[in-house]
Amino acid sequence: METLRPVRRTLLRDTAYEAIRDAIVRGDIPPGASVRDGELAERLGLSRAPVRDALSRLAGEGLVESKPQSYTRVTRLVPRDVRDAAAVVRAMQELAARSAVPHLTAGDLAAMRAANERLRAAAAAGDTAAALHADDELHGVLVTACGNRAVTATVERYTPLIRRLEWRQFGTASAAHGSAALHGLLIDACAGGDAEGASRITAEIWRALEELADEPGVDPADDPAVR
Amino acid sequence: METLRPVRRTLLRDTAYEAIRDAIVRGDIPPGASVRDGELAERLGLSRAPVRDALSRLAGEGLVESKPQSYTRVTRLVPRDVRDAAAVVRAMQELAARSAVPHLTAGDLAAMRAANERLRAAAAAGDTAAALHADDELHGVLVTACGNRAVTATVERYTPLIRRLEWRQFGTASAAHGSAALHGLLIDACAGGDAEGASRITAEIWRALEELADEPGVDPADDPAVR
DNA sequence: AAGCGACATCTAACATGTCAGTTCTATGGA
DNA sequence: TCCATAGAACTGACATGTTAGATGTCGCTT
Repeated sequence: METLRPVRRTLLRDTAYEAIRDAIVRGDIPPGASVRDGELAERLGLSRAPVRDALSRLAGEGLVESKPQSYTRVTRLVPRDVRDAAAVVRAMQELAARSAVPHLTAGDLAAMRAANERLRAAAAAGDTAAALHADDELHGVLVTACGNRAVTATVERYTPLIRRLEWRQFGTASAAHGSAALHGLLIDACAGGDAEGASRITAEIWRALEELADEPGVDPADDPAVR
Repeated sequence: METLRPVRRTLLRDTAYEAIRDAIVRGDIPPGASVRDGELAERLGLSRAPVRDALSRLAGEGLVESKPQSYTRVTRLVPRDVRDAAAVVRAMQELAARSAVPHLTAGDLAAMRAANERLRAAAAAGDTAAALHADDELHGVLVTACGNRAVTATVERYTPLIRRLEWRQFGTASAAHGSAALHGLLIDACAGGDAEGASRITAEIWRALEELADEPGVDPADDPAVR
């Protein structure tokens, strides 16, 4: 008899959250666009309650902003906000690397190598989605291994804001950030038990991202035709 | 004619959030107690909607936990969780100190000195509430000055979990953590423009807190009489 | 007596209705 | 033509009703 996993118990609000978040990160709902709970509810085929839950979560992550009683809309890509989020994520990744390295298993290292391989392949193929996903998985190994749920939650909270920028700059972004070489160094440091080194390399990887936010053309008033 | 500030426009969900959070931090609603949205709504004199908003925020901060369709209750004081939160807050405070110091104004420094004075006085008088408040204000100067809203949000998100522990240990906590001397050193470093030093001292202050979480007697099955 | 299953009861998730604050728009006056 | 203003229209905040899932209890079966 096969092993039985508990069935996935999904809440509508979580499903709605993921759907809306991904649409925003991918740019399907452009920066500045106004989002009405009623409209989204109808499009997703559910009621306003779970949609509002999802929107308030997104507001906490900086992907949407709302003024009481008047509007809720997708935030614009303000370089400063992205840089701020990246600084927080970087601090978390540093912390995770430092505290995870001493406890890494062989399986963890293998997972990191595999993810780096996928990252390299995806970058070569120009597959942005796959590249970002592989990158998430690579760093996710350390974040998970450090076992600090507050770190995990904080990383997950602010990563989408950054991914949205990378998604917009795809070509350049996945190339610049994807630098598999740096990730290779990171894995070596982890394998060698060098927590301090791993933390330093992690910082370097994410600092590049903070600079990405300052590149020209990031916020050319965004999409003026917001609809 | 006096300057007119906009009237505070308060949302019920925020009011509810603050009320419930403070009740939990102070221990008025003990760890492990179950909270029913309907009951809270009645006690606060409003409907379930804003209460549920508040509870979902509190769940994100680790002060309550809920299992779908069954219960929502105040989390127990698990040392590990507190330590995890403290590690995150520490990382944020370090980051804030490092990036705020170069931009501190004379007013900022004065505010820090004043807060430290209040902290010293409150600790001497054994006034836990005032001491924790002064401590918040002191560090809050740096957090605000660094201008990174993600940092601010993250600090505010995880501080209550820590405060709850301090509140429980009042005597010892405010004495151990209150150490006005360290805070004095921090202020000196800030005044001298020593960002690295300020960051290091900040780390030291918060590391003491992480250790506080490991002291014996923190989680003696908590309050077994939960009602 | 032990184990199983039907059922009663409870809670939170979701749906829907209402109300008030905000913003847009059209109109009239300077 | 521009601005002020009234009010219409819109939107989100809050209230309340409904439903599905969870848990505990009790009686039946063996």
